[in-house]
Amino acid sequence: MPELPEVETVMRGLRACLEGRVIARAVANRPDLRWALPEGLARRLTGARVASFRRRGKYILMRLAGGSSVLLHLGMSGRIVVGRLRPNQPTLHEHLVLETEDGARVGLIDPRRFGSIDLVETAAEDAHRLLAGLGPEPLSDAFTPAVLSRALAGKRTPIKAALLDQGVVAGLGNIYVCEALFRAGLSPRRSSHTVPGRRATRLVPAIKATLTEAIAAGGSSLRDYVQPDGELGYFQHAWKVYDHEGEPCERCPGAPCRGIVRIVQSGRSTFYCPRTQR
DNA sequence: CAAGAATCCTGTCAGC
DNA sequence: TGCTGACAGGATTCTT
Repeated sequence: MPELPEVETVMRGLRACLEGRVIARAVANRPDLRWALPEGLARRLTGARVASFRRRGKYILMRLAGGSSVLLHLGMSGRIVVGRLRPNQPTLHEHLVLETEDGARVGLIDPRRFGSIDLVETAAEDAHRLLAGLGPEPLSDAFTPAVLSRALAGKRTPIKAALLDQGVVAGLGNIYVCEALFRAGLSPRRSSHTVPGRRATRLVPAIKATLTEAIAAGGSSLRDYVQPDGELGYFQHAWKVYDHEGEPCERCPGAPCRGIVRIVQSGRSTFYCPRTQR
């Protein structure tokens, strides 16, 4: 589920409850998620002080005082829950639990186990094999129309597929690609090589605005990013095209608009308005 | 070499 | 109600 805005919101929630704290207890409930967990993960976390957090694409990095960092990806179904579990609250699929000295409890739940956890030297974070190939951060100044244009030049794949490629830009997923293309008025079917130039100049601000608004929705609707049930990072979305097949598009009220359609591109659902997205 | 398909898992939901 | 199949927001690995 989580794309950049959700990962950002989860990271802020983790920061609120873990930064500066000492992990008194760590329990790994299975030896692997997508891949084997690092050797001795729970042991290495126990007693460590959490120094800081950062996000890179859809990855969360939790830096420990000793010079190593935990690299976390939530995959498709990863969630973080904080606080004491209610007596009947199921702990099924809770693969990792952290408890701090001051009583906070953080659990990682991931039924599908597409998520991953690794340890990496803090000084070499960006050289990790999972981070080395990532494209620019979409919300940074490094992500410009010129940079995107260069990444798309010569590509024959549909722009939808190119934006899902984490090497082109890091952090977009199926939902926010659909939303950003709608905002930019670009068809998801358009060949990538036709985007550089004027269209990239529209697309980059559309991506930034889409992500920024989603993050703001996450931060503003929660107190310290924690919901009553203890889950971090999920919030009411206001998607304009994603999962709105057959509904009228807000860009063409009263117009001869067939509404939002769903197509399949490289096996994934795409939603768009064929009249306003060209 | 680039692009699309298959794949890893489990949960949910529509349809019969 | 219960079963079955399709599908799900990711990203690597395999195949064409």
